[in-house]
Amino acid sequence: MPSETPNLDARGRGAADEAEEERQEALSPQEAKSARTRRAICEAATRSLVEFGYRETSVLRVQSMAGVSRGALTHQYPTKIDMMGAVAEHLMDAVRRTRAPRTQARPEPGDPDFVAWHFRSAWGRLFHTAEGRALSEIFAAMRTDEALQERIAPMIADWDERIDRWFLSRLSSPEGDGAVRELVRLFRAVARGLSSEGAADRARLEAEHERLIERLATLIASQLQPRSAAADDTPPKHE
Amino acid sequence: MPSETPNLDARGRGAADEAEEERQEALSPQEAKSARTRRAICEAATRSLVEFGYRETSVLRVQSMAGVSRGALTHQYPTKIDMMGAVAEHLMDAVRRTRAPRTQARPEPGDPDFVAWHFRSAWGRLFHTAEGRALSEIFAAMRTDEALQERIAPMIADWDERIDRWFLSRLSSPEGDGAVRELVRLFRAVARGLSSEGAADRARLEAEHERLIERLATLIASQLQPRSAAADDTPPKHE
DNA sequence: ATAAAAAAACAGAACGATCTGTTTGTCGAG
DNA sequence: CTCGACAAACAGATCGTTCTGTTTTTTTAT
Repeated sequence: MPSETPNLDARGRGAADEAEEERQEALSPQEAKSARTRRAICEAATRSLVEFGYRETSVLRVQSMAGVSRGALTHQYPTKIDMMGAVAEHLMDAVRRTRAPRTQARPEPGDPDFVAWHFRSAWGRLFHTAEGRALSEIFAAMRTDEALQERIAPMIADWDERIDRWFLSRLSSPEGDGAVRELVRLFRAVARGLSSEGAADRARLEAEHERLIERLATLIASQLQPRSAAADDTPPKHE
Repeated sequence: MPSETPNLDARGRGAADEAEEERQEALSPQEAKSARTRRAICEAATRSLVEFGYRETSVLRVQSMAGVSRGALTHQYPTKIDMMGAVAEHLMDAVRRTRAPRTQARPEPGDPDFVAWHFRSAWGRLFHTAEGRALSEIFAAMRTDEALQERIAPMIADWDERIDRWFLSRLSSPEGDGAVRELVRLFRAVARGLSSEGAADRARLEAEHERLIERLATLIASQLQPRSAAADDTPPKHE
């Protein structure tokens, strides 16, 4: 049932539950109620993950933050792993549907900032958000939680592959696609590394992260170029 | 002192406990026993951190892995934070005294590989070791554990500053020392990000990390130069 | 169409395990 | 005799999970 969504917009079953809750077309009262409960749980879990991390995110805490009963939670998600799997799906779905902020318009392929912009943008949309941070938290927890790893490793792999393809569809390297993937992989390592940082002075940390991402973006930009400098007028159909 | 390790042995009290354990000169039997117990605890905690992560490293587990009793542990370290603080000191001390492997000799400042070598070397000695991984684990736990943060934040800051200075004493940038620090900071973010990664195929992951570090090292190398180059004739007044 | 049966959604108590921290007792060295 | 080092039992809380009811919705039989 939790089939990995094959392509960008064609959403597979499982991750689309929360989406349907808005368009109430043809939703039985039971399904609507279930969807509402699941949504409350996933959103509460997201907040808990960001604030307290994976290990301190207990089912009790999620239950209380979501305002649902013990029975409701265990009915929807019998085990904690089940819940976390659903939360991960919820997060990826949420991140996927977020639009880029209008603050910085996408530059043209001729723009010298074209390459760096993509990494700045990915940082802002995929990592420097509550959902992105929660996702990084789950990702990090995989290292020492075998059951969790077994549950969501395929999802993460698919997610990363999707990000890779997003970059690959826009950027290229003289060294070939392997180099692009490696640089994107490096970018992800940085982003997830920064996500796990904590300090007393939060504002200062954020500013520092901004500078570091900028530095990394320009560094990587020196290695990449827009893909097919001739036929790039066709905007790749991402979402 | 041909120090190939981030040097500065001016160590404060507390981190020197384990060192004295070797030179048993002028150590009372009781103190020796205490030192032995503390050492066993710290080493067991290191193993637990690498294998199970910070949150799954309970005092109970450490006690059992170290082969000491509950009383012995609580006598040496009344609280878990106390223990973790001592473990962090122990780890930094252990990393500091590890020598670079003979596999790759340090290149001369004229060598084109001079800059990249430093980052490769730092990865191998500071991060890609059991001690380095354990340290990264504690570092990551700081984000959501306020008490831990209060305890070891100064130590981490000092540790990072020490690493910064190690690089600064050898490398320079036309943009100034701030740029060097930023690149080193970037390197640390990557290293710690990779440390928190887990996968089923561990060997494959290690090889991938090796490639990523190599890629990052060469990337950064394009931005830096040996400290005593023509552009900057500040004498290498290091040690 | 409507009553009975089944299933889903939920509520809440309880369980065994584990966690951190405290307290009391033992014992050998100084 | 005193005290540091250890041993072990214990306390209080929380963890994830299981279990037993209750209400609401859907299905089915007549």
